[in-house]
Formats: sequence, C-alpha cells, structure tokens
Amino acid sequence: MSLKQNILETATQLFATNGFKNTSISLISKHSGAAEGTIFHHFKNKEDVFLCALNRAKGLIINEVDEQINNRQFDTGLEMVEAVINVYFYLSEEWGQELSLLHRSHPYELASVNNACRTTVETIYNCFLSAMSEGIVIGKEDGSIADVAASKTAVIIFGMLNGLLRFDVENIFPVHSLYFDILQACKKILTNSCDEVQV
Amino acid sequence: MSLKQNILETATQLFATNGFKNTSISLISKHSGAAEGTIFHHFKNKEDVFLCALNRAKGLIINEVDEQINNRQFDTGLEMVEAVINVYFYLSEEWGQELSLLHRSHPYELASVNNACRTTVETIYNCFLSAMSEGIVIGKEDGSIADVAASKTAVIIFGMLNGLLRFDVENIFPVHSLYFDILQACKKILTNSCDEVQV
DNA sequence: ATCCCGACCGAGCGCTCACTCGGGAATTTT
DNA sequence: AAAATTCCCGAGTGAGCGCTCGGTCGGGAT
Repeated sequence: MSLKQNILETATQLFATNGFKNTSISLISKHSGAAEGTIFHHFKNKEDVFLCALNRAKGLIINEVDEQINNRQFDTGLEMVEAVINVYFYLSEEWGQELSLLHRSHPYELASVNNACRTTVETIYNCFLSAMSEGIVIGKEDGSIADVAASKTAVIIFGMLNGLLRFDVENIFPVHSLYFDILQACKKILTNSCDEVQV
Repeated sequence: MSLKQNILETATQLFATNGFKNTSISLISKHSGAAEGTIFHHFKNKEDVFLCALNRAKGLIINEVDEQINNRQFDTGLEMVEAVINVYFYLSEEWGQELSLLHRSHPYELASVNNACRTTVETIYNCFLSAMSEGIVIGKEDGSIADVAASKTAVIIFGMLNGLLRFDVENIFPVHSLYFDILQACKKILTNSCDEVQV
C-alpha cells in the first residue's frame, strides 16, 4: 500500500475516533509512519486530508450499496428496503470508521462553507435515500408496502437508523442487539398489517 | 442576570454551534463581555465551563419534561407517549442550543472519562426514556398500545427522534415539516392497527 | 476611618498546533 | 550518465490556545 493511502486510512481512523480538531497532523504522522512534511506533500492542508478521507469513505460506501442493492434483483419492494437497512447495519460493522466520519459534526460544518464537502455528504445520503425510496415505490406497486409517501418515509426510516446506530457509536445503547426489533418497527411503518409482523 | 449566568448562556450557544474545541475561552470572553480571568474565577477550567453549561441544560430539559409529562394526566398511554414526542420537538425549537450540546460528540467523549458528565448525560436520556417506557406500559394496559417490548420500543422511537432532529440541526433535511409523518410512523410502531392512523 | 473580601480585569507564560522550508534519497526522463 | 522530477524527511516558525497571577475596585463589617 502506498504511503499516501496509508496516511488516508490512518487519518480516517483518527478523525473518526477523536474528531477533526482533536486529531493533530503530528498524531497522523506518528500513527502512519509518514513525516509531517510528507503529509503536506501529498495534501494541501489538514482540511484536504479530511476531505480526501471522506471521499475515500464515499467510494467504499457507494460501492457496497451498488454491490448489494443496485446490482441485485429483489422479489418485492419490501425486500429491497430491508436490504438497504441491512447494508446500513453491515456498513456500521464492516466500515464503522468510515461511517463514523459522517456521523461526526465536522463534515456538516465544513459542508456549509465548502461545496466539495457538501456534495460528498449529499451523495452518500442520497445513495441510501434514493435506494430506499425506489424500494418503497416498487413495494407500493407490488403490494408489499402500504400507500405511504415514498421520500418522506425513506427519510424517516433513514433518520431512525442513523439515530440508533449513533447510540452504538456513542456507547449509549448496544443497538445492534435490537436489530430484529428495529427491522420489525420499519416493517410496521411500511405496512398496515394487522398480523404479527414476521421477522 | 449575573455575569456568571451570562457566561454560561454564551458558552452554551458557542459550544453548541462551534463545538468544544472550536470554542476558545477568549471567544466566550468576547461574546459574554466577561474578561478571560473572570471566566476562570467562576469556573475551574474550560471543561468545568462545559460541564456547568451541560448541567444547566439538564435542568431546563428535565424541568420541561416534568411540567409537560410527569405533572400531567393522560387519558391513554398512547397520548402520554405522544406528549413525550411533542416535548422533544418543542425542546428542539425552544431550547435548541441546549439540546445541541447533547448532540455534539464532546459530551460522549467526556462521559467516557468523567463520571459527572456521564451521569448528567444519562439522566437526560433516562428522563425521556423512562417517560416513554412508562407511557408504553400504561398504553399496553389500557389497550391503546399493542403488545410491544416497552424499553426496546422506547429506545427505537427515541433514537428515531434523535436521528431525525439531527438532520434538522445539520441542515440535511427540514425535519420539522415531517412532524405529522413522524408522529404517524411512531403510532404505527406502537399499534397494530389496520385502519388509517388518524393524525 | 480602616479593613477585608470577593468579583473582575488583562498582560503574560508555556505549550501545542498547522504549516514551511531546505535538503537528501529515489525514481523517471532525456 | 546526467538531469529533472518526485518523494520524503524533520527541525523550525509564528499564531493561538488554556490558564496564571498580580492587581484594581466597590461595598459591607468593624
């Protein structure tokens, strides 16, 4: 692996766990093995390191969504929405650091003054939201999902996942143990079923 | 208002909008009108300023929950849960800065090394969660809420509200416009009703 | 009239930070 | 093989940080 990539991965981990301000260049230097000067040789400044790390995360996340959602076929729209939820859970385990970059407040502050950052964040969110919306629309057609407002419901479910998985990151609740309960709650939102929702 | 209180309110606003690290004592000094030395006269150190601001927020939040939930009577458990949801929406409008203190990552990082901070954060969360749980338990008895796991469902709904209201703060979506949709989603989670859930 | 106390001030200290710079090593180009 | 370019290094710089400290000032007690 190139030194530049090593710097990016190290920065991702440190930014995700300590935040932007609490991660100094010298810390990235120590953990990555690259001298401070080398970091500024490859990146314009500290903000650029963060943006590149965020873009790398974007690539990994979108790649996962493409593989597990967009390049697959689903029997029903509901199953597609479930798959999106599963991807999010999967990402929080497999690419937890990359996802934590997003859950920090720094990208949102940066997004308000930096166009590149804003589009990156928006792209990642839209990737999930559009997949979820699409699933809901399909589900409404095939009858697996009730007549709900697609984009609004997508935002609500996505917001729910975001909020709950943050509980995990912030060590408030071990939310992963609630996986089936969360899935059932999502199904209730998406359907009007009287029956017990089967898990 | 005393200068000390002024410092605390100013600090709350600055910590909430800029984060802990991005808020310097000199900035609090400029915005509050108190000299830097005065700040350290009233508070042990910068962390103490933050903790006192957080405790002030705790008081305001819990006071609101007491007034609007614990000191009131509800016809059904479902109505009580709705009231808790309403308080959270109300707080995010009326005490948005105080709530943003919580939504920052600093309190959670501090909570992992500082007992006082941990108990403060836990108290605030438990204040909502126990009220929500209680409402669900009551609702299960009076039949307004289906047979769901009370504490788990409370966590899920609370996580949902948390996640969605963060969208607002982070300028991703204007979530307040989704109020009725969110309320309806919560009702669906809490009931097994076939009928259209009335709003 | 004197004393004392606590609120308040702001210059200054030590330190960490992001970033620079001059030079050496490695690699590619000519 | 020489030249040019790229990669890498780490000591150095100045700005900004949290915090200290010597001191001013007004009002209540003696």
